[in-house]
Formats: sequence, C-alpha cells, structure tokens
Amino acid sequence: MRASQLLLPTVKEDPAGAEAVSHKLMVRAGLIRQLAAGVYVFLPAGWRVMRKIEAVIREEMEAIGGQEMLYPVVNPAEIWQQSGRWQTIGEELFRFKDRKGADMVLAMTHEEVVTWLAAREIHSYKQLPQLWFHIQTKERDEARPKSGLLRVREFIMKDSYSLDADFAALQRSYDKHIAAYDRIFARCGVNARRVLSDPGMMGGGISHEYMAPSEAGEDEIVLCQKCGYAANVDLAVAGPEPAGAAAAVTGGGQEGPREIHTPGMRTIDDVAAFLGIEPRELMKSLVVVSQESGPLLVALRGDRDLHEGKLRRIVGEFRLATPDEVVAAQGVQPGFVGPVGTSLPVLGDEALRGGVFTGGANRADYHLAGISADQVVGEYHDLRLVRGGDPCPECGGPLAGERVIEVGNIFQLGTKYSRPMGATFSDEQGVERDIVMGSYGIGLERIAATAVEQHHDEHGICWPAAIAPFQVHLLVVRAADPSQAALAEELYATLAERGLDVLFDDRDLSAGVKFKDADLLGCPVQVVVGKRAAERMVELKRRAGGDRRDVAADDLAAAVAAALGAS
RNA sequence: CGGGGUGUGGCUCAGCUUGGUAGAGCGCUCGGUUCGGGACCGAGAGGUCGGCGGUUCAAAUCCGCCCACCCCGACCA
Repeated sequence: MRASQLLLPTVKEDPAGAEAVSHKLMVRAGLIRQLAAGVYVFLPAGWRVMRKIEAVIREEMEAIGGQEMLYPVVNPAEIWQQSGRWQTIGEELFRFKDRKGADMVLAMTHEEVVTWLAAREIHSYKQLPQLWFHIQTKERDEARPKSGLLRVREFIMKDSYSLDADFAALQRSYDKHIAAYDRIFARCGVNARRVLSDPGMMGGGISHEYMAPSEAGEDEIVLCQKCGYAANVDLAVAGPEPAGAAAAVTGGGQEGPREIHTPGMRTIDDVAAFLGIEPRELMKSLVVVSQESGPLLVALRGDRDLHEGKLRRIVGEFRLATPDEVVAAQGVQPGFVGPVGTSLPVLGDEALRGGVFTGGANRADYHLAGISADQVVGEYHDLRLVRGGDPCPECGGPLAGERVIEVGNIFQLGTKYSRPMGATFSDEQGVERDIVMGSYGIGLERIAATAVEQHHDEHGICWPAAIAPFQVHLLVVRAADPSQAALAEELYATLAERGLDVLFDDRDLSAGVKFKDADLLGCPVQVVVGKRAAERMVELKRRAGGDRRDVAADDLAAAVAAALGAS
C-alpha cells in the first residue's frame, strides 16, 4: 500500500475529551473516527488491525473445531421473550418496531438465535457436540460509552457457542476454549489473565473473564500471589480478617457507649480527622430500603465499602434510603446514624465482628464511642468489597488489586437457554434431554485498544507484529531524489514479493512528517531509504525499543523477517 | 438516571464575566525557498458562533427550553 493513496489522516493534537491513551493514539494515528457516542468508523489502517485480529481468532477457533456461520443482528422479540431476557435486560437492549408494529431487537449477543437454531436442527446425541461461532457486530445501548474503543455501543465480537449432551462434555468444550483463548491473546500480544467472574446477565454457573492489566481498565480484580486465586472484585469473597483487626477501641468498651460531640461531622473522613482516629476505628451505618423487607441498617467498618451485589443476594433488590427516609426511620439526618437503639434490623459485615467502634449516635452532631459490634449487629455477613491487601479467601495470603480491561469471557450456560426455548435431543436411551450450552466471547476492538494501552510510548503505538496494520513501514526520506526513489520502489516490490504487508510512504513531504507518522502508526519494523541509497544501504528500525541499524538493500528481506520474528 | 462541564472555520482552542462589524495555532489552496525527526516566506480560501425562542436599538456574549458530546457516579460483560 502506498501512503500517497491511503486515507491515513494523522493529527497532531489529541481529540477533545479523550482520556485513555488508546483513544488518543488511535484517533491521532488515523485509525478511527467517532460518529456518535460509543460509535466509531474504522478507517483503512484501523480496519486492517481489526481484520488481523479477526484472522487470528478465526484460526484458533477453527483449530478447536469451531464452525463459522453468521447470525443476524435484527432479531424478532419472540425469541428474547422466550429466553426471558426481553424482560430481564433493561435499556441496554436496543428495541424497535418494524413497519407492521412487531417488536424487534438488535442483538447484543446471540444465545437466543443459537438456541433457536439448535432447537430446530439438533435432534440426536449423535449430532453432539457442536461448536458454532460467528464474528459479528453487536449492539448495546451502553449507559455511558467512554474511553474510545474500550466501551462502545456498537462493536464486533467473536462469540462461540458449545452444544453438549451433558456437563462433563460442556467442561471439555470449556477447556478447549480456555486453550484457544490463551493462544489468541498471546498471538495478539495482549497480556490477559483468566479470573473467576460473576455470570451476571448471561446466567448459568461457572464463568471466567479474561482480564488485561491496564490503567484504562474499568474493572478491578484481586489476585493472590501465593495460591493463584484471582477474581473480579464483583465476585471476590472476602477472606477472614486477621484476629484483632476489628478490635481498635476509642473509649471504653466495657462500660458501654459514651457520647462525643461531633458538630457537623457527617462523613467517615470528617469524623476520623476530628477525633484523630483512623477510619477503620469507625462504624459506617447505611440505611437501605429492601423491596421485600423494608428499611434495614447495614453496618460496615469505616474503611470498607459495601458490595451491593453481596447485599442483594441476602436481602433482594434494595436501594439506599433517601435523607427523608433516614430521618423517618432513625430520627436523625444521614451522617449521625448508628446502630445503638435503632428499631431497624442490623446487618453487619464480618470485619466488624468482635470489635469496638465509634459510630453515629442517632442524635444530631453526636457520635458514640465504645460501640460493641457484637451487641448491636443482628446478623453478620460478607458484605464488603474486597480490595488489594485483603487476605485471600482460599489461602489467607495477601491479595493484590489490579485495574483491568475485560477482553473476553466464557460462560457455562448449562440449560438456561435450552430449557425455556425447547432445545432438546434424544439420548442413547431415546430420552429427551436439554442441550447443555456454553457461550464464549471476545471483543475485537477491546483487543485492539488493549494492545495499544499495553504497547505504546511517547511517540505513538508499538503494535504487536501479528495485529499491526502493516508489518513494515517503508519510507523514503526524499521522494524527489531519483536514487532514493528508485531504491525505495525496488525494495517495496521485493518486500511485497516476500508476502510482507508493506506500507510505502512515497509522499513528497519533509522527512520529519514521515518519521512522526511512522512512529504514531506503530508498525513493528520501519525501513528508511535515505542518504546512503546510492550505496544501496538502508536503515532498519524496530519500532518497539527503537534500535536501528544500517542494512544492505540486498539483505533487507532477511533482516526484516528476522526483526519481525523478534517483535 | 443523578451531579458537573463543553458546544465558535476541517482539527485544537481564545473571545462570553462587563452586549457594539468573529480571532489564533495547526490543517487546506497557490507561488517561492527548503529537505534525516511534525520547515520557512508571501498570497489566499474557509465560520447562519449546536438548535429554537426571548430580552435589547444591537446577542457568540444575557435569559429560557431543547439537542449533542465529555467527565464523575449509578448501571453493565
């Protein structure tokens, strides 16, 4: 490809509002343009990256027996009603009516279509297992698109679906995907690890997410260096607090609580600073309203945050009480709420057990010191969000926290979809049974963006070789110089003959512009035809690391191949 | 959905507080000089100031409503 004929609109300035490095660089390098919030156009070079990622994924899916097909984006509402997701998914699902007034949806994933297909075409155990996949646009009306390609409303996903006769077979399909995913991420140069996840809207049993460490990530995981436990904090179980961790004391615990004047001190930080104690010595009291059981008081140690999912599993749907409701229930404004003397049921986090704390006095401008958790908490549960530094729930070792980008996920769906949608088969005994399913996703733009997040420097992107828009960026310093131009043309032809993807910057521009563009775009190997063209010498530079050396033109193809192998 | 912010040539932004003939840098076009790290000189083109309504002799500027986009939170795989 000749740069003179390629739409590669690089820009000097960061796009307005961009925060994530990958967002800035992908726009600046001329790979993408934003059409609407969370909706992007892929320009030629950007699309080349996507197609290379797609090719890697396709190869690895075929290698484990995947059969590629294509499912429609436009779905009739019926199948989504059958699976139940028409009801359970909220505004994230794009819905519309066709001209006849029939409800339709834009698919955000394809369990429904796959199960519909399976229900029609799979009848016998002899047809199992099946492994189906497709690579297609997905539509999700994200509440808050952000960070360039990291969180969008329209994106391309490889999703595969396994159909098996039983759970043992599902586990085999699952394991095949694990192996394939490890290879896919490795080949794409993305550092990602598999962690336990919360199945969320996909439903079903075991699931894992592939998480790529990055500051730009929106998720957080904890991992144990000692035993390898790794989980999304959405799911992570809190390990037991070390003995005595809760036992900090302010004021005597024996003789009971004692009032302290704390005028206007409403937040944990305010109170701690005012009293000269640590947040962990405080008890945080939240009033929540459960749909089923009404108002409740939830108590946590002052330095801990509530994990809403954990509370939801215990009390069902709930919301934080409004200030008016707090006053109605506790007789005091938020900020001075406490468990002593409350009429509400009190749920306490395990980290409070056995400790003595300072908490709200249920009286404006007063707190109580010396509250014994065991005397006020009705039930203890694991309610806190796990964070780095906590003990591992498996082995007690310290957990490290890490921000990550979710680049893929795998779910053991079981019969969650096959049962309601009637996808069954006859087993060896002629007994009709539900197909056991799994679903497996990988987001292509997330791989692209993550690769940029993980591989860049102050000059631009440093693409992993397998997914770079071009393998080689060939540029002539002076296109107007006949000997330089002639040698560059010759090398362009030679490299292309070797089957290499070459971007040839033949533009008659000042050298600086071309160097800057090449670094921004980030192809793994750069070849510079310059001053020494007459001697048939060129410069070879590896983008990552920046090492450069002179190479004889006749040895270039071999040198490029070697450099690519090392990238 | 709650809170905050922004919308001015293609891009990044200034101008708005205190109303009075719309600016800069980059990019683009033409001419010339340059030519190994986003060159220089000269000459140009290009904007109903997000939209609608209001106040005013006069609105980019003040007021109201709407729209879009960004950030924080909620939500989410």
